[in-house]
Amino acid sequence: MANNEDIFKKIISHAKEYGFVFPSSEIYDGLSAVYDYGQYGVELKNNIKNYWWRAMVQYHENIVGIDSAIFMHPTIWKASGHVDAFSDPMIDNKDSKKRYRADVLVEDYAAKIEDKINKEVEKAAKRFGESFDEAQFRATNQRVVEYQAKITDALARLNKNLTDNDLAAVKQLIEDLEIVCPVSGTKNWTEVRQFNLMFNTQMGSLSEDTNTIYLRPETAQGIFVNFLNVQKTGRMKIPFGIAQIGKAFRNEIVARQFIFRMREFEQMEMQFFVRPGTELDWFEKWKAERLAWHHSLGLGPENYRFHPHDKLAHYANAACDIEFKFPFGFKELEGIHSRTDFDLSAHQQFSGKKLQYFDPELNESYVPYVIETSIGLDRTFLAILSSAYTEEKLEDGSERVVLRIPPVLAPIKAAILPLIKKDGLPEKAREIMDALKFDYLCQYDEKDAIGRRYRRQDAIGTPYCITVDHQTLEDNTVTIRERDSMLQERVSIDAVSEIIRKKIAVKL
RNA sequence: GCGGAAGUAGCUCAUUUGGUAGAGCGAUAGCCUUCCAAGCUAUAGGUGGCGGGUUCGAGACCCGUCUUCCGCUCCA
Repeated sequence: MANNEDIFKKIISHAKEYGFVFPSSEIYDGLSAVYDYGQYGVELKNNIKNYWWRAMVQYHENIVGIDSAIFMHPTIWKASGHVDAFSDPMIDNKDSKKRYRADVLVEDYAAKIEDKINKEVEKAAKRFGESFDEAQFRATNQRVVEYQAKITDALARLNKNLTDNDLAAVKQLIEDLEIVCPVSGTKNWTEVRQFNLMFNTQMGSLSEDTNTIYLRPETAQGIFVNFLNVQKTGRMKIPFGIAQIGKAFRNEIVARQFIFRMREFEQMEMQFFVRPGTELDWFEKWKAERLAWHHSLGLGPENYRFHPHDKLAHYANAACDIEFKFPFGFKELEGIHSRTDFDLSAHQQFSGKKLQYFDPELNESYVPYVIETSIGLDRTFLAILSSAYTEEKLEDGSERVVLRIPPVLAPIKAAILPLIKKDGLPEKAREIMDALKFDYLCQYDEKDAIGRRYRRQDAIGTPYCITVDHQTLEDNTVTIRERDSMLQERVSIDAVSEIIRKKIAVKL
């Protein structure tokens, strides 16, 4: 375990040293849980996006993409349930140092009293035998009525306080109910504080005239609110999908593990609209298809597994994660959810617009059901980076660090290297560079010994090194060195472009 | 937010009880070299996280503060 932690640290510092990922605002001491992508990081990231986009949009005739704005009408987040689900009143017990959701404490209190009522009912039922009338007992037994009143009163106050957003009153309620910390047993509570998991900002430059706007915590809603636009203008027929890649923002309470959990992150999502009743079939189909996509990257199938959700989110009737074996263990990489018609129905209700599809086969209209595939771009980046990072001991006893990034995703596809910096070799190498740079991203390097330059390219995951030597000047051939095997092959300059192009092609 | 650890050059680290900051690697320029790190020369790079205190003198001691890392709380 300590070893894995060690490797993870090395990966993080390698990512920084070689221009993949920098801590945000570093010269100002950093900004917690925010990272910037450097010159190679942005290439890798773009390549991942492109690989996903092609697999989803280009290879499926019935999936199209959009790019919706990050700012959206605030009511969207009420409809989606995020305004409620993302703002929790929290309270800490000063003695046990434990943190609780204030509303849950009150609800637990109510549940305890509910237990007492049930015990009273059970006792009475035993006492009265067959003639027991439970409803009458509940309505008339003095103790039960008192208990019930306490519950009703507590929950009513809680509800009112939360609606009014009156946190002081919530604390007062907890004190009035004499709720104690389950761990320390004391009533030594802090103030109730609101934890807003959504970021917000103001739209409208006049301060008295502003609206609170949320930074989206997921990209999906931008797809749902454009469902009709895309379906009608694209003449889409169910089943069909809408894909989107974009930033999302979550005010995580703690954010750790490098780019695995960031406050600002990027998702690659696809919402697939299906006929009600068929959603679980499509759920299974997309699970299989998405897993196949991951496997196609060649990081090793043993590094992936499904993790079915026991506890479903408020919008789902089935959910499953694809987990990847990161250096810190198996963690979620992609989520596949059967979101039912929750979102479209909610938006239909809140907007007053009919969000339905007329199905000519059934000759009826319905709100489509939705299967969502949502993959974390930054997590995919980390999965690739951490599985690519390799420290090797070579036969001659030397060591090298190599990033075995799948060639299709590698930031730099080829390096063009004159063997030595004289005898006209640099000029020849430049010619090749100038021709190849229109095909894919290349790098020219003439500084230092050839071996050192190979290692530099290994460290950033460049799959191919093209070396110009004296023989090149005689017969127009160069050597191509393959990163992982370090083997070289001599080929004609004219053939180089096509050889490498084939090796970096998308294959699914 | 709580507890623990740490902040010295781009990176890894040194600086023996307080005496005006150093190495290796890396970088840059050049030399040498016809194929896999560690050949030669030169150069650049640090207000020692920040602020205050003790002292003739603080990177070292004290206090505060910020940031990062590890653990806990949360994760729709």
